[in-house]
Amino acid sequence: MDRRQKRTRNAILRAFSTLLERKRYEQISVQDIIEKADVGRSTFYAHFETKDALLKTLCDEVFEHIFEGETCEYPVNTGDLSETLAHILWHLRQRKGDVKGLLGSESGGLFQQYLKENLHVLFQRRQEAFHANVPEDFLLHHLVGAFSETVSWWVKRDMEDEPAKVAAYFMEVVETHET
Amino acid sequence: MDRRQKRTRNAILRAFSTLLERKRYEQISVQDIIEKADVGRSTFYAHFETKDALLKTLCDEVFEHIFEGETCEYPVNTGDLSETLAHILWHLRQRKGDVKGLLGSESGGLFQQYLKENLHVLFQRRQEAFHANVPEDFLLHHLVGAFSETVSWWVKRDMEDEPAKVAAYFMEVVETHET
DNA sequence: TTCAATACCGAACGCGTTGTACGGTTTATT
DNA sequence: AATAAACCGTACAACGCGTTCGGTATTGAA
Repeated sequence: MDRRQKRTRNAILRAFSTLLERKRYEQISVQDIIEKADVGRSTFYAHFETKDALLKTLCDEVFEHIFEGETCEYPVNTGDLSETLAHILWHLRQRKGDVKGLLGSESGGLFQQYLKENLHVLFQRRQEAFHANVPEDFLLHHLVGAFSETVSWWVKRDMEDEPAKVAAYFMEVVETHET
Repeated sequence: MDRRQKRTRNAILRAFSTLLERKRYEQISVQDIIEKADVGRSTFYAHFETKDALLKTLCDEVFEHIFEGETCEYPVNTGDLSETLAHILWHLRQRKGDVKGLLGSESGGLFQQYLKENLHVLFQRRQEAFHANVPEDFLLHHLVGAFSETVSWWVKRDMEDEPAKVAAYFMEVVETHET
């Protein structure tokens, strides 16, 4: 791939990420991005079909390292759900700048949607660990939603608390009782 | 108040509500609304400062009858939380058209935000009913978020299930154990 | 080094949306 | 009947998105 392409693509992503630390997604115009990235307008659109596509790309980039978890020090499939969740939180904090801008955005919808999609498959695998007298899809929806809410609570508190502790809070409040 | 004002104001609200049954909030333009309501553009802005103000007005109208609950058959302050929640769900179903368009909207954010604000005070009063080894504000945030998610799950299923049953699901999954 | 390919530039444009301005018309109220 | 106000609708300014296109600069390969 052309060296220029990488350079430009990266400049755009970084500019977007930087802007995200101060402004919410909706408040950021393409103009803002290309000015920050020092890139021509048409060039932007040569790289990303639309502004939302750029957002999706950034989200993918963030989640890629989190949910694949191949190239990271944390053991993912220990079977310990709490640890896995702490791991996810830890990764999110690495990207604090992005995550805050994305989640805080008035339509934090897109980011949250992607987050939930990923959480969905995670909890689907672990669902047997929970028992409750409710429909399966309700339970799954609840777990996903509850963790997503946990993240947003944490972000609102500037991600100060330790991931492990936050994960523990979640487990505490979500643990179901046998019937 | 002038009869015309009520007429116009109502026409706008109803047009908005009707459009909301088919389109998401962001997809509805002021043009759509005034055409449906048969109202001049400037008239629209004479009644509502902005499009978002219209949304807020509709939300307020929806929530007013739900959380005040003075003029309704259901007893609200029985102390039975489950029944109170079922009552809320019942009211939401009355406004199914609005709620679906509002909640489904890509940035269902605004509606959800208003919903959460109201739930916040509700759960704040009942918080003693729950015990968990977590910070108070985390628990509160969790309860509010979980019920909001319950609503969105329900809406996704077209609000078929009975309110009482949905409320029971929520209680089942949220009930905490003493420590 | 040469040269063709291609990435980049940036201005101009079309389109849609929001919210404002304003002069003229209709309706309510007294 | 007359005054006040609500309404009409067109035109307008401002902004954002995404496209087009002719020209420039860089790259990678021959």
